Amino acid sequence: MRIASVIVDVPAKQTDKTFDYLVPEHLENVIVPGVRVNVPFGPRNIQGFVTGLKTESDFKKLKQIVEPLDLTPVLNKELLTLGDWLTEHTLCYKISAFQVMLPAALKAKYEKKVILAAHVKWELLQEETKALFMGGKEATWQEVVDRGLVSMLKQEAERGYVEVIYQVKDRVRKKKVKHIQSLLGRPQLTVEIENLSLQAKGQKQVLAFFLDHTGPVELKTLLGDTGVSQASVKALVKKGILSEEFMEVYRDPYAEREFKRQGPLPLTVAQEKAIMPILSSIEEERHEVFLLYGVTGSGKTEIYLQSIQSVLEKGEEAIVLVPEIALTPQMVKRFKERFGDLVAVMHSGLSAGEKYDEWRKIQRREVKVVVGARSAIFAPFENLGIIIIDEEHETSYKQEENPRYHARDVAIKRAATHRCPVVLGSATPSLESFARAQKGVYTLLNLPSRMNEQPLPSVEIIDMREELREGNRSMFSRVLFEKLQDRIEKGEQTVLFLNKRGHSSFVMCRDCGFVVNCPNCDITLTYHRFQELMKCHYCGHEERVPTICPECNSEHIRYFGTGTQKVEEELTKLLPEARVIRMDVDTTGRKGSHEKLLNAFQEGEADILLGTQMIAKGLDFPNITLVGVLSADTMLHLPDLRSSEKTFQLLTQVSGRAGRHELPGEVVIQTYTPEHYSIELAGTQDYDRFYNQEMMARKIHKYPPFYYLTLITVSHEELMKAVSVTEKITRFVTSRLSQEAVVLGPVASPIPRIKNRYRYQCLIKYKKEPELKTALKAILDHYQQETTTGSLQISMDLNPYILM
DNA sequence: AGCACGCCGACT
DNA sequence: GTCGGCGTGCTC
Repeated sequence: MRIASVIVDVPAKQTDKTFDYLVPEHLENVIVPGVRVNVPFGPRNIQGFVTGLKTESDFKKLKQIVEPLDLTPVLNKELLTLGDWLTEHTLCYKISAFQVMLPAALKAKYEKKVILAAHVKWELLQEETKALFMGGKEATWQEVVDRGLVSMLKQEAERGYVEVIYQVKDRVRKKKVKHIQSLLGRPQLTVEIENLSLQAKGQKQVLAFFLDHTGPVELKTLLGDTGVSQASVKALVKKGILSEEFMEVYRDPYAEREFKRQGPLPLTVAQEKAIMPILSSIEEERHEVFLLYGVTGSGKTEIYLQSIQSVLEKGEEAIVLVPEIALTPQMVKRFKERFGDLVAVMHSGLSAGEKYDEWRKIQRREVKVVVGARSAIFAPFENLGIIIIDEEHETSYKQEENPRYHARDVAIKRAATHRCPVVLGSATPSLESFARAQKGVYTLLNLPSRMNEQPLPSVEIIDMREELREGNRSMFSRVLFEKLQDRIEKGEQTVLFLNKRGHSSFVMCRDCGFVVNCPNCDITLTYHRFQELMKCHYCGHEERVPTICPECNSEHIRYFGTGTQKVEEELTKLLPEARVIRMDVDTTGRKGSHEKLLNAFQEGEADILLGTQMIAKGLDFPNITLVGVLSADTMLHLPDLRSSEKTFQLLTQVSGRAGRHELPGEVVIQTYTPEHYSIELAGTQDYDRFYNQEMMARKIHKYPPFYYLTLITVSHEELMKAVSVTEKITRFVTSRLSQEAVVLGPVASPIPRIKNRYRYQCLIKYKKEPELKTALKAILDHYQQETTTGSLQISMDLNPYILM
């Protein structure tokens, strides 16, 4: 008999290996590597992934696979291997690696139930049992627990009256919709129409409809098109003229929209020069990584589109990664216009079912291009011809939970297997990528100027300290305010940008300086205006806003800081005639509201668009001539090695929103530290100088791209335990690495406590340490017991982006 | 992760 | 003497 190796759905160190199962004979053709199976594991049934088949096992008493969950593998050979690679590179469990590659819908749901045994006599049951099963043959285990019947049911089970079962379920079903089809050909239909009685107008219309339509039609469409009621259709079905059946349909989030097809645009000389190496790499099936470095508006997207075109002509497929916040309808539109139905879109705005449908289109070879956020890098294509990562520098390509992978690394790995190019595009490349391009690891492609030869917008940097000195206490500098007024008069549009929602308000006592903190996490509570509440963004703790300072009893306690809401208030006060659209987490919470707000702005329904991060990307409206950055430096002071880089990128990005069309653009950046190089150089849009300066800083501090980083974070309920474990780890790591490595720690995390757990960390900087991974695994092994049963948690991030 | 097994204290 | 607490170790 055949034996299958299975990775089971239990994310734990002890189960992070394959388990062997017998393959029932009748399933031998279905059970192949990459299919999900339902297997018995201990007393319960769980999901697992078949990774291999064999004829012998070291184990004597093997159990049988209960059932397959797929008829075709959900992971192909390449993805199974990629899973191994992911596990090795991020130190995650194999099951986590597999699950991250699939839509969440394929993750199993488990249900523990009690069922009445067959042929059991109702009279024999205890009263409580009868009550439990009142109205059915089964009950959920939760119900049993709630009624306090656990031990009683155990007795019933021993007597053989009831049985405990474990069910494995998929999260979504394929969506099925009723379709109607004509069973007769056209000539017969014509006859039938004539045979119908004069009263049967509706039926006549339906049949007439089928004269011009062959094949099944969705019932809803049929009713809509003919305007008849369901009764008429039913009658025809009864007569045997039509037939009805349920057929699978895809939930298409873009179904409502029509995309006009658009052919390729002529390339400029610069674009032509940039695309040639990519095309030849595609042609020669050569793996190569390109860094496409071009300012905003220099036409990177057209290069992507034409590269993809040539990939499609070869019969191959393409993955395009776009940062989540840039995955706007505008962006999608460009791809759909060029490639129509060959495009699948994947982003977090879709429901689990919609994501699953998009994924199935890829799996079933119905699409050739996927445009999506980070996780789209795992799209199950078999003949990849190109991978494109737009806005390559975006930190959202790094997943901040297990498996902590970077989409760029996965892209390069996959492209190497498929022998195809990777194109990393950015106006402000990450230092890592640019350094690699300089070293010749990546091929640098330049797009030096904007396509329409529009000059970059003029940028003015305003020193807010100066404003304050001159008595301007408002959040708008005089320059910005004047320009704002000017735009409103002219009927032109302005985008006002506020860094991060995080910068939002906190509550502080103006007498003693007391700030309200979260009782569970060492972090300031954020003030939310909705319900006059203070909230913690880490643990969700909520409390009311104090009216008196708990420290000094002063009544002068109030909120501080500048959230978007507060800016909006001030705007309406200062410019009551201005129509403002606010975009932040509060106003874009609901699905589609993002798009609605942007559309309204595009239609000219507002003068000012006010928002956070999310408006920095992709906005490309002709009427925007002014961009204001209210506080450029809030991000600069975060404890983050990339804070300068991020500030520069963000400011450059935002500035690029102005004057992309005929009207020239202006940018006003307000800051308290105008002398900082990341702000100054963003003002002149001088990436090269910024790069050089920042590289120097990184070299001095031994940061990437000169050194690799690994961050180990240890957390425990008890402070001393967290410290002592981190201490031991630090010492162990130091002993196992070379002299060149720098091991920092133990130090408290920038957020020293989250959800009542103390957090300590150890940061390792190194250039080449072949022993590092072995050492890290040894640590995880050593603390395995304590991490599974105790309160101890150890997280490891190879190449962290957030050092918190 | 669950779950059973097993060894100790507080009760009918 | 039993119920139930959670420490320990296993799951093909």
